[in-house]
Amino acid sequence: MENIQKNIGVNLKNIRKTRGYSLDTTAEITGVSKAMLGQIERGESNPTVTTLWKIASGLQVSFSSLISEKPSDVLHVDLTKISPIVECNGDYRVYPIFPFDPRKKFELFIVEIEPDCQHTADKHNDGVEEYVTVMNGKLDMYIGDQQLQIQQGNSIRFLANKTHTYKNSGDEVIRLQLVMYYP
Amino acid sequence: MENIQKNIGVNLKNIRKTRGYSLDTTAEITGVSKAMLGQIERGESNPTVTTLWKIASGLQVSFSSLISEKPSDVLHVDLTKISPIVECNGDYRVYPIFPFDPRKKFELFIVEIEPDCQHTADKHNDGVEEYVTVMNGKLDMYIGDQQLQIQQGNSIRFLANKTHTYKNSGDEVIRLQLVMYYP
DNA sequence: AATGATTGTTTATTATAACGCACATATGTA
DNA sequence: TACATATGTGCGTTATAATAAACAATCATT
Repeated sequence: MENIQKNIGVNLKNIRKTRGYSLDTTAEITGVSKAMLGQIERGESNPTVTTLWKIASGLQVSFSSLISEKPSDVLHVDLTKISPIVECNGDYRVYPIFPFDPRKKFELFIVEIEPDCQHTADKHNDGVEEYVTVMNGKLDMYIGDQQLQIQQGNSIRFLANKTHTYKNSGDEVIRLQLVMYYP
Repeated sequence: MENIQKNIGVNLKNIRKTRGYSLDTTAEITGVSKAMLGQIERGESNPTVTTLWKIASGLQVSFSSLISEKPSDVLHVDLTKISPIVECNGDYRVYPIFPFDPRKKFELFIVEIEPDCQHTADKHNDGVEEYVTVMNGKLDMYIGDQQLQIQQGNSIRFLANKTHTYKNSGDEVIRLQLVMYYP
């Protein structure tokens, strides 16, 4: 979906026309000048969020009704297309698979840890949970004062309100799935 | 959801922080200056749609991830709160119950027709269908060259690509439900 | 401490979104 | 025909979004 301006324009015009509103009445309802409304419909303007908000609010439609983003039912994510967040000189790589979405309450990562690499994460807010599943390798973890080892194929869930360390003591790369949950 | 600017700010900062990006790198990825990004995060700016688009696109998140509109699972609509589209000197009133949404392919109205009132609608585009259910009164309709009468409780579906007329020949107000479908 | 690198903020300038008003073009009314 | 009302568009002005560059604050390493 390229060129939102054009998109918003046709959407707005559709909504307005199907209701039989004129630019004048629409301007009155929304509090946006009719000149601006006309320009937006023609794709000649680049509205700000507050303007869009006034329009959506006045017309009693949702924001995305104006944006019209296609809610692709199925989303295929290619790991090689994702640029990871790297630490540990590139030996600790975090791939955001399904990034943070405020509507959802979680996000999903794939993490790769090279041998002899160790990463310590600061404690997160109370209630934040991590769900870790080790897919390849053997993972050493230090959570608060606990120490434990997760074998390949096993999983762990823990409250992340304390500093926690991921460590690869083996000789092969560790790949793990990480689900982060925010309350 | 009041004050979108603030909302967008915290959303953007959340996404950026959870990925460990700095303003600089975010600016590089999105093509939006880091000064602007900072102001948006602090709610001090009122971004345009293209700016939001660049951010969403660069960060590979959906538009509504930034907007964060909570998709209220259940929506209660109060008819008395809806200002109708009136014609026929106020004797023909159309209440948009679930207004046009490009993602959906239909919209829903309640229509009230006072006695002795008649309304003729222009033909719509090919493929557009109307679903009419009469809830109160007795409705006379003229669709193309057809003429018919719909009793209380009955329904009708027709292709709206020809002019069609709604008429109240009785002595009580007609209330009907109208579903408009766009192909 | 001193240096350097990286972070986010502030400032000055440019580009343009938004407004109000005037204009033009219908569409109907006496 | 002339008049009236309502439609959408164009124009000049003002407010402000967006940028680039300078600045300040934080942290790391020597």
